[in-house]
Amino acid sequence: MEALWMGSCDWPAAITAATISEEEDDAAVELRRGPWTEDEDAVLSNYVAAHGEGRWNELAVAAGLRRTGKSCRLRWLNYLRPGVRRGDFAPGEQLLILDLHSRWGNRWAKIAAQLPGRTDNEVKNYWRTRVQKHAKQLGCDVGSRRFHDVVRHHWMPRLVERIHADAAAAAAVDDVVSSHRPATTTMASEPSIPAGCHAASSSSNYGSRVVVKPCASPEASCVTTGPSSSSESSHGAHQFQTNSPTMASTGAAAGYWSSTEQCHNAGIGSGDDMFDGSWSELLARASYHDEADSTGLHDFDGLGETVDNFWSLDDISLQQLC
DNA sequence: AATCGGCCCAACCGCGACTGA
DNA sequence: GTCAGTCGCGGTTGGGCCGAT
Repeated sequence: MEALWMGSCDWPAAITAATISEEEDDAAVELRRGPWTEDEDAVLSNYVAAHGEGRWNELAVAAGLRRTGKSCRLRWLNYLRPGVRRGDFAPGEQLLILDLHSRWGNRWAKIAAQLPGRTDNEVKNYWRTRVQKHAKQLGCDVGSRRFHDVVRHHWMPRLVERIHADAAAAAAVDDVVSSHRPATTTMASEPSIPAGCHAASSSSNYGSRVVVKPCASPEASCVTTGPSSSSESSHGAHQFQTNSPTMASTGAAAGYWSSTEQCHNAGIGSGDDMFDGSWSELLARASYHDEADSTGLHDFDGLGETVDNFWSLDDISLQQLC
């Protein structure tokens, strides 16, 4: 990021020459705090567009914003930056968050890096408001074994189920559409999908353009989808990007399954993972009927919550499975 | 209609890491 | 090696929104 900024640096001499500490900045002008106005957003956006990111303290002064550099950086990264996606997390994104948090803990920036367009702040807020809420409803801690079991045996399978259902519905719609489309057009519009990404291939039937690109973090190789080459699958991670928000998340999850399976087959990435079962196993559980009963996790008596109450999330339909 | 309480999210704060002088 | 400046991350909070009473 810094390198990018340095490349397009065009600061006024007076600003670049000066060393502006945060303390001096505070003393020089009364800094604004609280919500950003549209005017401030426009000033910041225009300035970053013209001069690039980085050197936030200097940027704040040079742009005439009465904000700290920190505030400018936060506003840009979490709100104004192109590509930032907002709104509810799709099932695929939720699935990724649940699993990545089990691997990495509260490494929000690292987790967010695997979710294109999402910020660490959004992921963090999702965890605190949604996930922790359910732990609270169960009367247990998010770090407890019980909650881990609930996530693993109930929540995640339901998310997988939901993703499958969405993909199937979309494929059905596409079948109708494609039946009215010349064959040559169909072939020309098919995106290139790695051989291992079977689920992503079905997702491509949405008609959205799905692009697979190398992921920067090798550590994420078991989280994002890998290429068909087994030699690359354990080192060169990939992630889906798409021009459709819905597809971005669904595609990410779809790739996730196949790659995790690949990683599992290679014996990688299951060491300290609480979801230490294979994803093929988890996928199998997604279509179970009696699995929950066998775990005993339906027995929430005494918690003041019925099963239906707990799984009343729109995207987790217990009725659908039991 | 008014009030209350919980939820959610944007923004702030504190701290550690990094970098350059 | 030290120190100041800056950045980035994770934790926390203030306030708006909305449903319940």
